[in-house]
Amino acid sequence: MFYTILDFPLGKIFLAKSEKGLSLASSLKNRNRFEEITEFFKRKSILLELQRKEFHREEKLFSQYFEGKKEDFTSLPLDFISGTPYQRKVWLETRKIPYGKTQTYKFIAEKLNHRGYRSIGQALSQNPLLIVIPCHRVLSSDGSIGGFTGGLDLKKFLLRLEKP
DNA sequence: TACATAAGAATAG
DNA sequence: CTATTCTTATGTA
Repeated sequence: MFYTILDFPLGKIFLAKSEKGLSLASSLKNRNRFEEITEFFKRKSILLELQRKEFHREEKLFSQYFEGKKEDFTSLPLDFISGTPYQRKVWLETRKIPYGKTQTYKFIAEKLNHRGYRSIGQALSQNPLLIVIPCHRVLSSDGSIGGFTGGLDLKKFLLRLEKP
């Protein structure tokens, strides 16, 4: 498993990928976040190796995205290393939301034939792929911003970035 | 409109 | 089983 760290307007972002695809994209909001991530891989007996040149494609995508360009991450290969089947379904469904559009937790819940609105939030809170899985495009049904584990300022920033 | 509460699905411990 | 979660619907003022 390779990893690298990218700079972006609100801080740094941790990327990890295997041979199959991208596994983790997480904001390094605080110092302990890096420790948490390395500890997570350690518990899974996955070795991490700093290897920047493996991330040419991702680096380009992210930098262009943060320049305000309409980037499509749906073609990027992924490799889930965590999450239950239900959570992965939620993530894949969230991933279908196009650039600049928003959906509601309710919509996704009904899409999966469930009434468990909160379980959608619970699943998204476990989202390992920031931006690639656009959890920031999911709002509350009344249009309010909802919550965001990675910090509400980050969610607002991403939404403003996509709204021309 | 603004809170308080209940209901609800799934997960971690 | 209990607590928790990036929710929603209903009741009350």
